[in-house]
Amino acid sequence: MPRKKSRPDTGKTTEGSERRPVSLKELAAHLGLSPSTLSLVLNDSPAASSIPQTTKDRIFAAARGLNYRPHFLARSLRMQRSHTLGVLVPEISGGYTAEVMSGIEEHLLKAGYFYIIACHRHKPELLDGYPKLFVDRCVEGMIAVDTPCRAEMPLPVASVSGHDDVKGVTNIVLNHAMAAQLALRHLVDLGHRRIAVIKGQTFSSDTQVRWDSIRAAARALGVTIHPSLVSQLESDSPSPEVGYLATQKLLRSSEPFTALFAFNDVSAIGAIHALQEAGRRVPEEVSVIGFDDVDNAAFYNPALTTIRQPLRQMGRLAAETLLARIAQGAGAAFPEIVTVEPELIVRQSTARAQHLVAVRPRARKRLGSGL
Amino acid sequence: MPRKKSRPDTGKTTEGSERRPVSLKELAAHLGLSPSTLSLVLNDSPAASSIPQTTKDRIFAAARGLNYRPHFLARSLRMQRSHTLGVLVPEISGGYTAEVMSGIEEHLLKAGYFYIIACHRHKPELLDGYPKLFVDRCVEGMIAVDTPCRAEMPLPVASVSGHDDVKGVTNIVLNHAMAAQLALRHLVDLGHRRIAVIKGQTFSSDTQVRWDSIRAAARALGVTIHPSLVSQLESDSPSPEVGYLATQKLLRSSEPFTALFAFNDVSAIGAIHALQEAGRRVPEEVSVIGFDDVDNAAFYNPALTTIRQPLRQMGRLAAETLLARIAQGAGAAFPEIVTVEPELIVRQSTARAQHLVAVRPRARKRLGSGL
DNA sequence: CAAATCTACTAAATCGATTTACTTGAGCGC
DNA sequence: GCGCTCAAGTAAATCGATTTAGTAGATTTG
Repeated sequence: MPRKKSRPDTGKTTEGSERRPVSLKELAAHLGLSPSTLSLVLNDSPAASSIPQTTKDRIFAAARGLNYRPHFLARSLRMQRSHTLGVLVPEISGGYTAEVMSGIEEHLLKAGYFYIIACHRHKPELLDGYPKLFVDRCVEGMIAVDTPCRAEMPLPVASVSGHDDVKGVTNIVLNHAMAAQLALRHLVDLGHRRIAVIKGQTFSSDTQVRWDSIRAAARALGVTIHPSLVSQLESDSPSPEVGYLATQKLLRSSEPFTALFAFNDVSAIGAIHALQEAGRRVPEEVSVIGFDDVDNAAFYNPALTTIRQPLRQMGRLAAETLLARIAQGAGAAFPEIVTVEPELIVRQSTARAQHLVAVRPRARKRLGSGL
Repeated sequence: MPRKKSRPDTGKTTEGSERRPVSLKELAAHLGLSPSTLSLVLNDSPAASSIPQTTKDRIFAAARGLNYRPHFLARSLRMQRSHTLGVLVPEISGGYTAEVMSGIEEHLLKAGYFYIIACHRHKPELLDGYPKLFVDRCVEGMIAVDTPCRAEMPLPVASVSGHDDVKGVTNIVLNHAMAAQLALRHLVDLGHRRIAVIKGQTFSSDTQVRWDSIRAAARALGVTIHPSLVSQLESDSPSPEVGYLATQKLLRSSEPFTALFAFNDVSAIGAIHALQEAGRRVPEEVSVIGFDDVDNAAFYNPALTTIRQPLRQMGRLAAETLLARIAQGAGAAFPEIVTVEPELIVRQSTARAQHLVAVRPRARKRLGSGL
């Protein structure tokens, strides 16, 4: 492509933004000054203190007039700062991730940062490879969303819903103990004692903590969770079908239950499907409680009772702490854990237990026998 | 921060990947060759043809051994290629966008490209500003998703569901005529004649085309759409509530209807809510058909009949055509429109019309009188 | 044997900024 | 009038690559 060295310097074309950008050198030539001077002035460097205001004004005016835009790559190379983060997620679609990303972007772009994104889809080679690609791309930090961080990274990392204890990683986590308590207490208050649980997929980073918290909360409330009332999400799919299948498994067991605590809203929706298909009305016969409070949980039919995770806020916090860490430099101390609080959202998928009498165990006395 | 010029050259640390990356110059020094030679060899340049294979092997071995990674910013600056695209979307959350992005990323990362993302949230200043920021960031092209492109850009643009006729933009669009036909014919085949329509928000780029297509299809089928059976999504929110409100408006009109064609699945869900709340059963009394076929449309209650847009494919096509255009250079011809086909997905939210007799107009004779 | 051709490289310019270390001339004190 | 400081800038190095134009020595060719 032929580049014209000089083009008619009309100062005003019909389209103001049409012409290709002016370089600092060209701008300097235009002004009869050196690039150094312009750089000092335009960046308001202390070394520009001796430049008289009139010259500064000339420079600013010319920069504005010729629409000078500093070349991002050149500047980044020189400053060794890309103003870019890498965000690693399992999958973009499916509510959860998108919500977190939304919080991330809200904060980042305000601060003049962009981010590049990669989905690992739980494939080990991508889980390893993308962080390296990010480093190769000169990102200044990485945010991992619902993604295991095993290897230590040469740059600051924030992990949303990460529970690995790796050096250099700030974990943004929900208060899971509280979440489990809120959910179970809600069910117990409604009279439920035979509570089924759907655990998350093994690859989901919250699965283990959540399950531990549920067991702890159950113990504290004097409820036993029968082993055959525990199911688990198996396949990797953003569809409610996974929860549907897990619930069918529960239904095949002979063990009766009046309430179901699903790993997330999507699987709760699948669960309700399975229950209704099996002729069990929700919430009249079985209460179902979800997790996350995704966008349309409120509009599902029945509207989902759920534990809200402040996903957007978690994304924002990840972005905030990461930028703060970057601004402070590698040496400084930083929080290893940032905790956010869950909220119980009561809607229509949970109701008072019906067959309380038949089921009620001598609750407070048989602690932890089931598990 | 103090920079050490030389660090202990141990050659092997405990962790192979711990040390900071080696530059080409360092690698060259290590080998007793010049950076030029290494560059030619490593990039397999034709100019390296005279370098004997033994030397090449030495170079490759050293690069591998010292874990040489070319500096992204330096290379990009020199080559004037950032291998980065910009993606502009209204909002990240809410199914539609995430699905498209998923298709984009699938293709892009395979091709060695990354993308940065920005959400304009329909704010005019961001709609103007972000494309400029993208250019400042040296992206090689831009993908706009469900976003108006009014201004001509100095780089290739692909627009998913864009309908603006702007120079340099490839529009990836659904065959809307077909989509409207599929939906209306389905309803008409079920015996529906009094069909309500919920139009999209004015800012949504599909709103106008879709509405035009619906009117055309209705005319072709000999159905009139009564003006008071047309409602419109108003506020900017990813929640089904918007459709809920639009439907309430329809219900307040005295005009009866037995079917409702919603602008998208999310609003269809809100619509069903409003209908049920008003005591009208879906699909027994009112059939509802959505649009998009988002992830959990199948699992809604009742499962949504809808028109599927191949969103992921549209994202992939946008990425593909854009990369092809970039590879060809600015001069080459490129497709201005790429069309994809919709698909009717029949589920449980539509059913045969009940009160056919009272309603049937002398269909084929009163063409277009209503609108 | 001189010229031409190869082989195996390298020097230096370039991409577009930033930044440190000068320079040059003027004013000022003594 | 000598040295000093200050004002107003500039030259040159640098970031880490890529790429064009050479170069020095060996080998072939006429």
